Amino acid sequence: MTKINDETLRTFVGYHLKRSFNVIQSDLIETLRPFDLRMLTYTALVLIVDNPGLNQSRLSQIMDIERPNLVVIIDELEERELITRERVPTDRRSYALHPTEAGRALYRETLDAVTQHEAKLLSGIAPEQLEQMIATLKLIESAKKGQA
Amino acid sequence: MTKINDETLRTFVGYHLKRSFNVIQSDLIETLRPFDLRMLTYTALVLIVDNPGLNQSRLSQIMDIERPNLVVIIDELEERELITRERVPTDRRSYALHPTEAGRALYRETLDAVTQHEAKLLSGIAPEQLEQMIATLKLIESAKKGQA
DNA sequence: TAATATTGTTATGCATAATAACATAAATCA
DNA sequence: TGATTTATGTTATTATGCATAACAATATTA
Repeated sequence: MTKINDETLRTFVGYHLKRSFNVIQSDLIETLRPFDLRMLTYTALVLIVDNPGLNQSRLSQIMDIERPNLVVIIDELEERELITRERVPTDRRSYALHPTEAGRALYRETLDAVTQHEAKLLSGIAPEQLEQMIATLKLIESAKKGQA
Repeated sequence: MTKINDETLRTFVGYHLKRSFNVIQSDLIETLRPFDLRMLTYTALVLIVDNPGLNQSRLSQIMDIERPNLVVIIDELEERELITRERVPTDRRSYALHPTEAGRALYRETLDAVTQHEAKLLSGIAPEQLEQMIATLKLIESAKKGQA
């Protein structure tokens, strides 16, 4: 079993980001499976619980996805009666998204599970080291359109 | 334009990883577009140039994708005459993957472009800070099956 | 009022990723 | 040796993530 050389790719920050994200993502998918939630439906649920009344346009912006892609996600959450779409009287184009009581309950359950799974996965890494990494990740995140 | 609260998601390392990776990935896609390469075809090309003679099974392992998904990638690289599939005499099930001269030339061109684009994107971040982040990312990457 | 912009939606396509099933070939084992 | 098991590459299929074009309904603006 010859060892593969990926030193060239290792010079790219993006390569490290992708590989480490894959690890966390796999863990997250497994964590969410018992709740029958995908990554994006989970993300949407959390944001709706934390920002009741927001509309799909705003939600797609914060989630960094296109509005058409959000529609099916919202459809699914609504069909499962985890959220509601309510017409906004002052702007009849948009829907205000609100969690149902079931949605809030699932939010609490999954938040616990996801928090614990990630903590376990990262238990070998010092919290200060993770904090420092997050600070750097925030810089990358804001590096898109801003600067020269 | 109300500000959205994503503090709950911000408690997850994975959320930060995904958002920052999105930024780098968008940049990479744009960088590779002129060369008519996607992320995965690019990754495969680099690994084949750096590891001439490896087979698809090994390549799919290092790339963390399933073998069936690699087939189309290799097909594309072969059709564009950037690599060759050669029967291995000692194991007639597998193919040894080798870059062509055109493949090596494209490798050099794209390596330059990708390196420069990433450097520019991350130019606002101190190199030591990036190094430290990469060290942490490596820990996450190896956190999958190994430990308790 | 007329032109323009926004919201949600449908349809469509591409890229990434996982699984099942298979033919061919190699390795194991009994 | 022959029978069983395993490995490699492949086809087919599906799910998921993500982007764009086009549109109806509604709001905004000029």
